[in-house]
Amino acid sequence: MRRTKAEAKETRQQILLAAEKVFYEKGVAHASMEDVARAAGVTRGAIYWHFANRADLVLELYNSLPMPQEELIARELEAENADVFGVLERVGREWLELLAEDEHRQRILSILLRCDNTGEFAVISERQNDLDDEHMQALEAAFVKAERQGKLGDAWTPRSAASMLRWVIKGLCSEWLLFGRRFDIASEGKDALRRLFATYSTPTPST
Amino acid sequence: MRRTKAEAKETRQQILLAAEKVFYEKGVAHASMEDVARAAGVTRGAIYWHFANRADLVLELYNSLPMPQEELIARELEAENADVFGVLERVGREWLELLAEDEHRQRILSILLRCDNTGEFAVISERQNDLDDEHMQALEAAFVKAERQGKLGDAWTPRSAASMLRWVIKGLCSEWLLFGRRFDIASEGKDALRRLFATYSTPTPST
DNA sequence: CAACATACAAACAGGGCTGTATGTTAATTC
DNA sequence: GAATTAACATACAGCCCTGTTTGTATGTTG
Repeated sequence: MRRTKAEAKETRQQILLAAEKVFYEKGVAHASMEDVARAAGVTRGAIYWHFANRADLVLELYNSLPMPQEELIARELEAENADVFGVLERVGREWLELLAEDEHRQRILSILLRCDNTGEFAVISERQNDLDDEHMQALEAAFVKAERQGKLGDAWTPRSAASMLRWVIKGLCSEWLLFGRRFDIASEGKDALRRLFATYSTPTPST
Repeated sequence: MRRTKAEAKETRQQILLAAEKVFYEKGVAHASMEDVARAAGVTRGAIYWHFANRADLVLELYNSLPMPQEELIARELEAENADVFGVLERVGREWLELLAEDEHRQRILSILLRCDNTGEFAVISERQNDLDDEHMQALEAAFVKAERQGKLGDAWTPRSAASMLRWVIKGLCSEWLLFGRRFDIASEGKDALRRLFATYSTPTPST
């Protein structure tokens, strides 16, 4: 039964797709590996060949998501007089549009949002937190640059501005994903980002 | 071995305390009822007498949290020319201070944030979502009032303002709880709320 | 002070599910 | 083209844990 390398990659992909489907429908904790195997048209043997265990499978599910080109964005922000707010707002909008278009991303992020984060799954949360930390540092650096350019309202610090931006995006995504996607996240998000970035640049709050 | 009613209530409380401790340390999914029983100094029999199952135990843990007096707040907002922003900002601040002071609340909310939300635990999420919905409606109503008073900047809608407020508070709490409580949530929260409410009242974004 | 209900402890039943070890076949490799 | 090994299927070992049932002693009630 030995398959060719290409075929093996394909069954691996089938397993990932099946895991996405099954975990999304039944939840990571309540779906057995057998469930996933059946959905993928293989046996548990195949799964354990390609993945170490359930946590690893979920992690690879997460890793299967193509991430936005962060270096490209970083380079855009490097220019001395870059339009920081403009770039950040566009990047945020693009992220939301990416999520809105990609059902795999929606399902996988839903799975991650709903699943347990303790014990063997801690590695997954840690990975997410690491990425989060990186994003946060990059964001903060960007707002520092905006501050030096005199564009950041004096009510804000780079850190507070970065935090709020992330809270808004996270809140938007969580609400949308966990609540049955009952609104247009792309357009609502666009509005929210517009409002938020408008407040960043207001020179002094009129209070 | 029949205990008096008061004693029974006390063992119930002991079980809740033990569950809080054990679930917080090992995670809801990875702690057995036996673990909780041992920590409480009883047998599983006692737990199953007081609670239907694990999900019910977690739910009661959640219900054991005293919630802020919502009616009192609502009444405060009813006054024709109530200072909506002032009240909301204070309420938000008070909520964060309550969380900062109450370790039980911290642990229980951490447990809820980290635990699985599917299957038998869906009832818990639903309960949280129901409360969330109520809060959202109340918040939106409050911002509607502010809008009628002409106090809401014209970049905002009541809904968008309410959403952002909730995202900020949720983001703040999640980050603090899931990340080892590494900052002063009361003071950081106070600042964040101040900045946020300042932006609500800016008449027109200077863009 | 019966009679009944309560508050548990202790014993019971049983059940998928995980990880591994082994088997098998067909690609590769040399 | 023989040997090796990749890519699985199948079989195995093992287990902790959940929910329920039974037992029982003690409050509680009339």
